[in-house]
Amino acid sequence: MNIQFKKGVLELLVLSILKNRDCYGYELVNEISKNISISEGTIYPLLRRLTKDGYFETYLKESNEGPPRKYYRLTKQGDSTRIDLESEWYDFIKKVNNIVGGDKTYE
Amino acid sequence: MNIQFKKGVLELLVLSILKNRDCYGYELVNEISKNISISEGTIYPLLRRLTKDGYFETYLKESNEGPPRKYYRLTKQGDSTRIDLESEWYDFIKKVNNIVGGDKTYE
DNA sequence: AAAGGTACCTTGCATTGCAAGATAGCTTAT
DNA sequence: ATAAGCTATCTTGCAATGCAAGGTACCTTT
Repeated sequence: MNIQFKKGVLELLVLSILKNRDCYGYELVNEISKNISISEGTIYPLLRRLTKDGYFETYLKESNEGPPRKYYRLTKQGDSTRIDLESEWYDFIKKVNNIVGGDKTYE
Repeated sequence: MNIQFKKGVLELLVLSILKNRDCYGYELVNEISKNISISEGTIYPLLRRLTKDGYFETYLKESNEGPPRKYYRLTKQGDSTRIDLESEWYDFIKKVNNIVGGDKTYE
């Protein structure tokens, strides 16, 4: 898995998942890792940063399977950023694929 | 333009363009910038690194419009890396879009 | 009591893109 | 001729992000 590709995209992934339901950090690691490898050392600082930026609200919830879980809920501001980032992402891959996928301009 | 999205992808873009024809650095900046903003401070170190890694051979050619141009020609090894990187890229965006674009798993 | 899964966290590092600046050739306008 | 502006190369130091490696603590099973 190319690490560099993930730069910035993991933020979009977290926002996208939290759009549908609240999650706790460890859960996000596991969910995302089904598709794209990610480590805890990445996700926790990321969640902290985005919370500080006002994209999430958090709450604790007890668990029978270990220590309490810290859930993240998307704020309006977070969803607004998600929308922007998603459209930037689609725009970006379109432009990349123009060049990579045999845009005749480059032949 | 989200800077982070570009990380690692610019390498693929350069390899993709040079697959079709030899280019000099300044030319690559202009070509890529038609789609994706990129600066000289990015491209020259990148070309140096990829040359050092054996992906390019270089040659100088005089120009009527300024100083001599340093052309980059893709090597076999460079093309092999390009193929790998391209398939990694398509695989990556597929997985990202699964999550971003309403994979019902996350609802 | 030891092992292993769950769940949180931090520190220091590697990588990559950019802004800002330097150098130099060539052309055009003043 | 000289100043401005485009062409073309390059370097330095910085910012951002993901990761490896480590720590803490809860709970269950052996």
